[in-house]
Amino acid sequence: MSKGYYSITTPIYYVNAAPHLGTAYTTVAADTVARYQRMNGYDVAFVTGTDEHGQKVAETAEKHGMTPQAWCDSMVPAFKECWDLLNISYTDFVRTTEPRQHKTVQEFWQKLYDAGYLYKGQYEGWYCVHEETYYAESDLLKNDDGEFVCPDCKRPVRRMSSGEENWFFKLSEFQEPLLEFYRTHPDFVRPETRKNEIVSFVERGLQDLSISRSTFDWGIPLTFDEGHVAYVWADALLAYFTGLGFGQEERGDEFEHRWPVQYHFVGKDITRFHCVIWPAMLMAAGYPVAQTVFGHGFLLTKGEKMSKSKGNGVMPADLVKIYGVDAYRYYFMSDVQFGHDGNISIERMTQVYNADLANTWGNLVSRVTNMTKKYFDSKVPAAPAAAADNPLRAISDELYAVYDACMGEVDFTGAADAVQKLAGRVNLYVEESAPWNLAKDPAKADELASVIYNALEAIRIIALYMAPFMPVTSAEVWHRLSLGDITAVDDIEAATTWGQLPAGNAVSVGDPLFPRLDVNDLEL
RNA sequence: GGCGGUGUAGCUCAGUUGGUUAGAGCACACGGUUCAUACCCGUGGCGUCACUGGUUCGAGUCCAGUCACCGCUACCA
Repeated sequence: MSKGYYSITTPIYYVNAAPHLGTAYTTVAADTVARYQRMNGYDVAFVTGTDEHGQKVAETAEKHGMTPQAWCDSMVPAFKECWDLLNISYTDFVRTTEPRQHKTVQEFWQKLYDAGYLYKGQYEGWYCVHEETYYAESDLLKNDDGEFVCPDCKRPVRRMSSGEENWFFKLSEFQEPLLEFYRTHPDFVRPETRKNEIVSFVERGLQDLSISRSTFDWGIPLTFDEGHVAYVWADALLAYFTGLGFGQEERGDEFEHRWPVQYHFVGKDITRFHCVIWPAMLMAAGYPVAQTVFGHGFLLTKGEKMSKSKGNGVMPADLVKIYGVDAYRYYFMSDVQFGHDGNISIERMTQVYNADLANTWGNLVSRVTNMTKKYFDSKVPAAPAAAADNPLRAISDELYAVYDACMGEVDFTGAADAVQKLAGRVNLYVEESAPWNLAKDPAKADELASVIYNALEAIRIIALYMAPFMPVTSAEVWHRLSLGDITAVDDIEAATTWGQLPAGNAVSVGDPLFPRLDVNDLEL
């Protein structure tokens, strides 16, 4: 009963730097979407991977006395381990050094070569003779005559070519098509502010782009000129194709179904590659363009607050050790508006952990399961005879629409908020109903049963909505209610319809899901 | 320099097409409750909505200008 295909990607991370909070953030966000859309009935592909070519990698490998391939092989496990630790449910991990990626890249660029989109030329840039360096135009200063001058020595720079022959992609031909595309696909670049940047960038005019290098050989050789390897972006972007099955016979026509993707998640620093170069490449090759490139913000740490001992270098694993995976995921997804830069800190993370998870959600499960044990011998009591109105059901009935809309727009904060509101309302409901008083009066046994049933049912539903954020905890809650495997749910709308918790199910109490933390006791 | 964005309670932020006493969560104070992870519930204070001027019967919400911070302005990713 699949609703269709849904594809999402993280960037193909540069292999030289081990995964940090930023890369983990993008990846967790993509995973949250992937998990949700699976529960929502889609056949989801979720592609991540590592970008392993380029001069820097070759140089770093040499420094370590290793071959580039051996160096990459030694770095990749750090990524896979980190994603395993964070419960990332990717469907394909593409290494750009894999043979299948070579095939994709070679086939793609051969196609553009055949179509006449490539030519051989030399890169031109602003060169300072004195400093013997090229400078990006944005780094240059201007003198009183309006001439560009070197930012270091203040001497005028001149337009020079590199002397290196490169293959160029005729990106300049795509200025108008791209602008037209942005106009007709207003959701292609999000959030809005990124779109403004991209549009104004393209409006200023596009230069052709060199897509090959011949001064080093750690890359994928181009079929039409063996002395050239693909430039990193001409390689890495195509890993999305590879991850979706492109050119892999054993995967049948999977690629045709899975491309174009619903979302490319990228940091705001690389939106331009994804919003200008990548769609131009696709247009040239005759492929449809991705639906949305979402350039999210950066995580900001004030001073040393987040820091391990001295300065920087807090790694995902450090935080997971303290808070657990689920709280880690929940914090970054719920407390940072996706698309905005977000301040993060240990203090704040602890606050959110205690308030939302320990006090509200964890404690709710705890108090209700405890009462079930105490008053109903650890079994789900009978549901209210007449599906009587109760305030929880009213909220629950509205929740899917709200939640789904938020998730569709990747508004994680909004989605988490909506669920949290229900959890808060259940706490209030328990308070209002005061089961501990009802239990003292045998005449109110039915009422007591209704209250506990409703609270348990709400917990069942909350666990479903929390599952994309906190898969482990939600699975645990379902276990405590003797329900099935929550990850097998593939129609969350139906599954969250009120009243499905079977009476008589065994209910177990278990340990607190989120033991309270004192920020002063934390060691980082 | 050019283009774009942001500036609202201690903190993180919401505030639709301008309309009664400016909101939420957290934090804080006080009170209540006891099923629960010192939890939950209730009450409360707090804001010259960056600044100045303008349009309007009326502006956080529109216009102009000022200040502060930030992003983009292509081949390291």
